[in-house]
Amino acid sequence: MGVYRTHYSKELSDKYDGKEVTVAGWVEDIRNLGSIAFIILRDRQGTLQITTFKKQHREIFEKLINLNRESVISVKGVCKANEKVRNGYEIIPEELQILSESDAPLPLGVVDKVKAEMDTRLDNRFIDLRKSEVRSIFMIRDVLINSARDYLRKNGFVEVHTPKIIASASEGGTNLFRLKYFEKDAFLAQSPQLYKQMLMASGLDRVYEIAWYFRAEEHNTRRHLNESTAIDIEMAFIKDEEDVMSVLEGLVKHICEEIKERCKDEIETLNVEIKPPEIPVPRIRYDEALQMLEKEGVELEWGEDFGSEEERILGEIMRRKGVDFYFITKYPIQAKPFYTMPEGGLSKSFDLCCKGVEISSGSQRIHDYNLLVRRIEENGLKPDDFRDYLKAFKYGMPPHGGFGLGIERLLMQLLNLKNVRECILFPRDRTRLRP
RNA sequence: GCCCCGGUGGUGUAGCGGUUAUCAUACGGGCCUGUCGAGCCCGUGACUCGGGUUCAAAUCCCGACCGGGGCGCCA
Repeated sequence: MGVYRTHYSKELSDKYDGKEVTVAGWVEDIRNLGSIAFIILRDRQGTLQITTFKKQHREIFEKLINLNRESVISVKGVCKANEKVRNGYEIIPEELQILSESDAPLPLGVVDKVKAEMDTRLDNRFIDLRKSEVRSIFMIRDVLINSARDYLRKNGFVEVHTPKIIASASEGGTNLFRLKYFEKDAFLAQSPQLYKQMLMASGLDRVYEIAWYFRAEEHNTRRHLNESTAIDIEMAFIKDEEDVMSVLEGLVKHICEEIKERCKDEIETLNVEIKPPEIPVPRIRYDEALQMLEKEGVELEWGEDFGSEEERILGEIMRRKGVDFYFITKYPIQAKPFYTMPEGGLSKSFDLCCKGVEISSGSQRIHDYNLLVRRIEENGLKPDDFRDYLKAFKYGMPPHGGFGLGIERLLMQLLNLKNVRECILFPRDRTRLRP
């Protein structure tokens, strides 16, 4: 037998009727009726049926019906069109190679009639991923990331990679994972914020980074991970945060369009609708958002950031207007990090929300050295801790801004998934460190 | 950091002081030439751990371990 596979399941068509093909994959199910048996074989694209008769090929028949489910095999045989088969074709096997025998029972059923819990699924993620609805999420994730790259490159952004092992607690706010760096203490980066800003003093003008970030927060919710990925951008010579927002909305629109176009099967498998946002996506000023919430009976003191409940209600209000994506802009300066450009008591900032969940936040940044030092102090932080960062503001720093977009959050909201852990292959959360 | 909730066969569950510990699915065996959630018959298989209360604990109490979710914070 020369090759293990000449065709994937979905490639079978009438032109192969009566022809010899070789297929390979996992044995999803064996239905043995005594003298005839049906083997459902699964590959990356779907499933196909192998039909074998005891009288015709006794040896192959016996081998096939005695396999454990999820064994890996390669079968050479004749493809036959047959309308009794679900996808229209069956393979009559003439040669069988058992490439890997599976143990039984499975720790997690691939097509069992009982649903497994997330914990069991994650403990056996490699099996979980054999399910088409699970695999679809990661096929879409691939398109999401690559379409983001397309879009950003076409718009003059340069891909960069900044350190994930850093010397000091960068932004304040979240807790960082501490680690030993030879004789020094170090931390895992919570975001590329300070580095991508420093790069604005380099003349690269537009940079983006797709990378991992680490947050040592002890939360245990369906929206949080301790290790997650993000698309970050930073751009110089902007007139205000609107320039950044238009990149973000264009990016999200492009991502949605690409997914819609290139992931039709996966979208169908997941039974979701991908609606690319209309540009410009609505801008809701923080003050307006407060009023909208007040009408719904939610009282919030001016200056407070929205909690998850408020975000959810705003999402509900927008959904009634048929809007999935919307910006919340002009937050009070105290609700935003120190590098955010102030504007009166407000800030040149924005959050992008999707269906009631914040998926991205950004702003115009402060590029004036003295103002930046003052804002660091006002936030109770020590300018000396930021000396490497601050230095970049002393020798020619153009006006700039950017955003961070959480990949898992975006994917979760696009696909209406209930748990962010669905969107990452091997999640790290409050309690999970393996596999 | 705070607050709720839960741990029963491989998987998912019922039971909530005295049961032969329920059911499904999976697994093993048998029958079956058109299955596609195949069907039918038979079988194997479980109370997280430690202490306590009680004549009696899966069941009540305490602790540990493991897990789920919410808040805060954020992506």
